[in-house]
Amino acid sequence: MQIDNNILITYGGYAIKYEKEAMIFHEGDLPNYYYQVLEGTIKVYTSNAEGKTLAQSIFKNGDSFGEPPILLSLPYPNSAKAKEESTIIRIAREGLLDIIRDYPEIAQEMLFTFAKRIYDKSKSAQIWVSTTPEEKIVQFLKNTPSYNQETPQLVPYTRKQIAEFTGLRIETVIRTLIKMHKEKKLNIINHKIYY
Amino acid sequence: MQIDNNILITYGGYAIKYEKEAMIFHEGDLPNYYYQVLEGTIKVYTSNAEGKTLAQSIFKNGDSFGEPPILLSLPYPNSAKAKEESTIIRIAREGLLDIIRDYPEIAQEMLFTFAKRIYDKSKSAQIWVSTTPEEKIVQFLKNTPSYNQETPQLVPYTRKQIAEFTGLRIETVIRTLIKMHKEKKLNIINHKIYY
DNA sequence: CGGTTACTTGACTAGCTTCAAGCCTTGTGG
DNA sequence: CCACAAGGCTTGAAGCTAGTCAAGTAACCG
Repeated sequence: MQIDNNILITYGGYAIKYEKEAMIFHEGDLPNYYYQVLEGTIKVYTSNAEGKTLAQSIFKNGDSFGEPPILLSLPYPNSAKAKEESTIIRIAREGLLDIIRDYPEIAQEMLFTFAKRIYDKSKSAQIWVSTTPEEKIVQFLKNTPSYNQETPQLVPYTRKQIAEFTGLRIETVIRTLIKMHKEKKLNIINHKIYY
Repeated sequence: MQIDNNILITYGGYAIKYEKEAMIFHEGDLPNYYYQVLEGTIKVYTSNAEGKTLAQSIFKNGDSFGEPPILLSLPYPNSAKAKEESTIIRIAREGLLDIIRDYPEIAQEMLFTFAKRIYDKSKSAQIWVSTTPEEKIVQFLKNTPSYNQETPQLVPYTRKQIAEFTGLRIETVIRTLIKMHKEKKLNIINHKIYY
């Protein structure tokens, strides 16, 4: 989902810079803005009382995030933070609704973006039916865009990130990856993972 | 999401009856139709190789389901089956796209339905960060519509269903509910659960 | 070069899953 | 109205294994 920056600015949008690790919104907050990444990396995640976190999505240049709560005017079900120094354009709810009203093609694009997001979340449910760590990791990797059997690819995630997406502990991820490497299900060269 | 039945029929939709336990589509199938429940109960779920299943959603009268794959023309990420004898209106992809084109208010309603569905899926991520069975069950119950602290409510799910939604084994659900009952966190009267 | 973050390894343990067996409840048909 | 079947619920015992804790090592960044 990407709304043209000029349209956003015309309807009252403006850019904001976030430092690395800065919070954009917290679980439970009431939403005020539509957000679109101009530059940087945003992580949306859920955390529980003990501080354990589960990564839900990563958003980069051009991606919008947090649209469902702003459209529905419901408290955020998750939190968002900048993973690196990032610039984000934000616009108030009214401005977003005006844009949707004035530009049917943007509303349509948003519909398809939402469809894709539901689709991806449904697919990642495979992670939660999986009983073994190996299966969870495989399911997670299958859902990454660069995954295909043709040529070996560098896995673009750290072990910690894999742990955050699959709900496993980092030690379990490490041990499982080593086991899979021994069983020749993937390759580890110089700490880097290839599939 | 609900499209007026007359509109569906005008654009080529028609009703189909499914017996109890009949499959509507399977994970991996290419989608051909938009489905809307006229009567009955449809379960959408994911299953893994060992036959363990994870319930993703229940759809009833008026609800549509399986829209993201049909819009995106991507293989179903999950399966759907009738939990009881059900009647469903279905319509081919072209008809659905025509309706979206001809009725902007339906496209708009679909946008908000999708937003709600993403929202609910994001919330249910709380189940997957939870480390203990009790926490998972509590998070699941919190996401049920009838949940509120005001008056005690009958939990409208069987233990087996709670297990299917939380990814726990039924024995674990039973033991956890009994423990919670002893700790007065909920009530069990005659096998029925109240919160 | 120093600090931070990621990665690794080993030992131990809690507690969920599994297996097995039986009880309870509900709906159906004769 | 009763008997039976099917599915849901319950319990106990045992085993596995992912999580936890601790103590490092290795890579990366400014």
